[in-house]
Amino acid sequence: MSVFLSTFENKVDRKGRVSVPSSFRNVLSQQKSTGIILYPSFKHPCLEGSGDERIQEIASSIDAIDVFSDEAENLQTILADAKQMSVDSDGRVILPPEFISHAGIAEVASFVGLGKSFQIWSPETFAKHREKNRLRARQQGATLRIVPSSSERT
Amino acid sequence: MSVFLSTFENKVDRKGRVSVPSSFRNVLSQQKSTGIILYPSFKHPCLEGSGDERIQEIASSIDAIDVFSDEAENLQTILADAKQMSVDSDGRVILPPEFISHAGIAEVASFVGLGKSFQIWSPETFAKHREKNRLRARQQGATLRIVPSSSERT
DNA sequence: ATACTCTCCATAAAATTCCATATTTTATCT
DNA sequence: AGATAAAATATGGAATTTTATGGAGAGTAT
Repeated sequence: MSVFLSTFENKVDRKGRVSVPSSFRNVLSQQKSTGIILYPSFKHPCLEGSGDERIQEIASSIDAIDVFSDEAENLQTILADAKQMSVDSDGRVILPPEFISHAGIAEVASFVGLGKSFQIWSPETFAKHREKNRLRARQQGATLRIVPSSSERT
Repeated sequence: MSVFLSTFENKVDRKGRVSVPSSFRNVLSQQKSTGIILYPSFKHPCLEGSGDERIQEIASSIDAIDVFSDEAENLQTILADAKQMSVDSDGRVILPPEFISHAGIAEVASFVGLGKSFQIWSPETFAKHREKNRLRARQQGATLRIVPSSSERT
């Protein structure tokens, strides 16, 4: 499996440790570097996470837009706030205190798979966010158009 | 046979296990990866299923649009709710509890072939849905194209 | 030393694999 | 064609493995 998928709730212990879902670890282990990178979302009260490869792409994308634009500077804050985390031998990461407070996480953290990346939320906050999104997705149904890959057609 | 066709009712045991109809397994076994993905339908109280290549397409589709747009979030909702399931050596999948309750499934699950994808329903719920669809099809006549039948069987 | 981080171990829960059997479908023989 | 054998499918339960999670100890830097 090669994409981050589904949602998992794991406990955060006193030391800020939390297990990365095993299916996420599998995705990460298929990449060149198995590290995981986290940064606070500027759009939502949650953390964005991905493997190294994704960060490379983001960096390149930022480079592609006007270097001195506000937009570029906004996006550059992603890189500035990002942290490389290590996954310990038991498959856990440590969430830094400032990340925990940004996401309003207490006892439990929700890992949400988004394909090439994932997010980490407080379960309660995510539940509201999810409801809002599902409602909108239903209303905007037409926007759920799948781009067929070259191998297959709809 | 290369498309999901017809409807099958199979029993769900205490652990949420249910046999995937063998003709569906045949379709899956022709794909590169034989896994299946399931996610709750936006529109109906049922589960959407397909081969796991489809999830790659969705992930790529997201990448093709602005990563922080509403549209991307709509699509990401699918990924966040989707689960990759493996078909065990006896040809069964496990329906996770939250999926079972979304579809209102109890003892029996109906696998409904839709060509490139399929759905899983509670038989009773599906019967009503089917009736409603038939009625509407009769009223709107021309809008319904029937999939050629009887060319293939299990 | 003290606080902090990282590694290692123990255990409970959950997921996965394996085995057994009943039922159905398909093939074979006369 | 009918009967019977063989194969495939569906389904229940048990055994094994993996994962999640709490805590103890070893090493570092302040």
